[in-house]
Amino acid sequence: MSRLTLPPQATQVGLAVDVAAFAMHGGELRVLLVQRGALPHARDWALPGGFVYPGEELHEAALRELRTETTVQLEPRHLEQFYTFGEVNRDPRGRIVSVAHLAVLPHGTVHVTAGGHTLGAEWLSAHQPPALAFDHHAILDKAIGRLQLRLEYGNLAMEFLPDTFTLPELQGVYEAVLNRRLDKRNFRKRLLSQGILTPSGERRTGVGRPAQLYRRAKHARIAAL
Amino acid sequence: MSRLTLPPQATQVGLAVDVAAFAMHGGELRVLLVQRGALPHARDWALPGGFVYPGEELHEAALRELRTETTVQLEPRHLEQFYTFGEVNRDPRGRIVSVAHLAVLPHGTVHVTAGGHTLGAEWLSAHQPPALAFDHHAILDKAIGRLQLRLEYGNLAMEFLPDTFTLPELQGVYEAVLNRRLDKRNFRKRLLSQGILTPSGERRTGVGRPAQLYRRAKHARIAAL
DNA sequence: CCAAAAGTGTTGCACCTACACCCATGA
DNA sequence: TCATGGGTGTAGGTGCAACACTTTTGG
Repeated sequence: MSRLTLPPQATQVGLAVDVAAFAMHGGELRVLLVQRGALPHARDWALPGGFVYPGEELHEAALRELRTETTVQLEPRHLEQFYTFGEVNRDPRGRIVSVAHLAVLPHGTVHVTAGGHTLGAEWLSAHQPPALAFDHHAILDKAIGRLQLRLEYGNLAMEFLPDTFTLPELQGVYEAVLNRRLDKRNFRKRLLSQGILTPSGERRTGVGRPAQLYRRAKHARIAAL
Repeated sequence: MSRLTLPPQATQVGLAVDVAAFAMHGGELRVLLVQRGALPHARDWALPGGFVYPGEELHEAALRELRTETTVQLEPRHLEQFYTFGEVNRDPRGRIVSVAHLAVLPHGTVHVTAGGHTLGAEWLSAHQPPALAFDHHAILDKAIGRLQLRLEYGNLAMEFLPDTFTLPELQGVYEAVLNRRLDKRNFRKRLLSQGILTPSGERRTGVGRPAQLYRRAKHARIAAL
């Protein structure tokens, strides 16, 4: 295939990724936010993100930002591009187009510390976030919408939990993401009838009757769209 | 808000849009394709698309490409960004990121002629397209998937038809987009029970019993996602 | 034995599928 | 009157929502 050059009318823009990374903490859906260390919007909260390197794929950039802007060690269990924000004036520095990604991290990834050039990184409430820089509020909104879609039509909820988990824990994920209460009996019937859970041993909690532990069945894939 | 400049690490890439524009023709779902007039992929079929102008919004660029690469006069009834294709080597000219859009044009927009720098423009079968340039096959696939989603969970089908239409015509749209036959009685029950159709006068066709005409009800909006 | 959380069934309703015949019109 | 396409109803199955009590464990 011939090597050609970009035609003159090709608009050059800054290409960035932003990542809305979700995890459960304290029975609540949290999103990973960083406190910006540089202008514009210094000291404001923002989604982790930044410019894509030359020769770097979009999803690689998303992973890199997640690992350098914060100190998240674990791999995301799910990473998905969901929308591209390209409004002309969304960034005061010039035309910057951001391909927004949705990530889900398993339980146990709640310890983050500042990395890279950010002042801090924290898991904050996804449903009541603080004020955010740029158009990150719109990005977060759309990310939550996509996440809810993937819960109801995919099997994304298990990615929030460790390898083995109980049904009440799984229900807790659903309730936190959907932001409403669910009926215990109906929830169990629905999940168990899907055949995507395999029982293992028992588990004793501090208090109350012990719950059955499950792991995800061998099949059980996440819906495409 | 302070005016700042792009930081040095900002990768500059070519920003493009591609449009998968659909319409009904000959009882079949068609997609608008252009025959490229320039390298790379000269003479190959491709989705209409091109570079975004500086200061131009993404959806404006999509509309402009639709109107200059081809001679489509009517406004699309629906225009929606659905995915961004940014693989490093998707275009031999360099790093070009394309924000792909889905458009639906009403009946009556089937006359297209070449415009701009293309050799030709035609409505071709969306389900059996010819070989396409670049990664446009993947773009078309994803566009059809999104279109099917919008049919089943939104009310997008009416946008393919003139202001007034019959139920058999509407069913034809569903069948063409979903690429399978539907039961006439079940289809009517479902659509009429949604209350998104308003009857108007009768209509006589050349042959057979005349069909009732409908128009879209005042409410009846398209689902977000 | 008490507190706490896990676990369990039934019923009504809404929706979907499968399926075959009559009706209105123009030629 | 015939060919053509429009229009209609029922019955079975499936999935979802509502709803309250019993079981198992640790303290």
